[in-house]
Amino acid sequence: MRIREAAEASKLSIDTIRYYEKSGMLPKIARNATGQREFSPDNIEWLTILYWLRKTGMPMKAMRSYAQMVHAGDETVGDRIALLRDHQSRLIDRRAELDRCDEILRHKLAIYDQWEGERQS
Amino acid sequence: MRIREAAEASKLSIDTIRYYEKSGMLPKIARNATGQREFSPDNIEWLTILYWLRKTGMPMKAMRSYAQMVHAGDETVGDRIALLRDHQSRLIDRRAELDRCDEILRHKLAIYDQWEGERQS
DNA sequence: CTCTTGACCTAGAGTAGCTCCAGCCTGCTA
DNA sequence: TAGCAGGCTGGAGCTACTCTAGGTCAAGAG
Repeated sequence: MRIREAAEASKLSIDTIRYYEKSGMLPKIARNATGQREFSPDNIEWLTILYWLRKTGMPMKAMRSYAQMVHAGDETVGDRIALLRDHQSRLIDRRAELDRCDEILRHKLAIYDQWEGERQS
Repeated sequence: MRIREAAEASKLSIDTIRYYEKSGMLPKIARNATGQREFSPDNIEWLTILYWLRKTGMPMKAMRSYAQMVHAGDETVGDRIALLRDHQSRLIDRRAELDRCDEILRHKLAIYDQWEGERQS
């Protein structure tokens, strides 16, 4: 699978995939005879995970550690679990932030709507 | 109220407040005799709103338009409502993303936990 | 009355995480 | 054999901060 398809499958952009490779967040990606990247199904799964971790705010630094742990082998599984659990708890915080913002927006909008109503009456 | 207190009250950092002022996202902030910023309660409210909008992903560009509309006066209220409603719907998307990520993490963790269990038995 | 401390100021450099672009190579199709 | 699509690299540009250097000012200590 070449980079365009990999991008579509993972939802990352082509540029971002190349950037992630440069930044050491991907395992070694195979190249064909003309130097083009060839992505395996495993590669795609990895890209997809990175897509969701970044999208929900995991810093690249953490993703890099995670990548290195996966590379290092089985004895890092405990740490990997810790890292993912940590991110999971971050998700809960983010959700609370969204709720808080929604509350503020509702409040603001209620005021504006009332204002609009008065202007038009 | 000076910048330190304003930062604490709004949860923005001191640097970010100065940066927002430079970038035209704040109304004119008063200065005292020695050139220090003096924040009014209204200023603090505005900073707090900006904090939540940014925290939940509104781009600076949109925040700048919003600031300009507030500055422009009452006839922009309709557009301001539209902008906030738009952001509100973005919040819903973000929540869906968090849920999707949580799902993926649960899946990954289930696999890892099982793996750990096997290694230890 | 000078000295230190601390809060503030500005301009500008540095950072994270992309995103875009120029210039080049390759393979397929007409 | 020319043109076009798709890939490659290195590097510039962008957003939204964050930090640093170098300076001002006010208040309290010695």
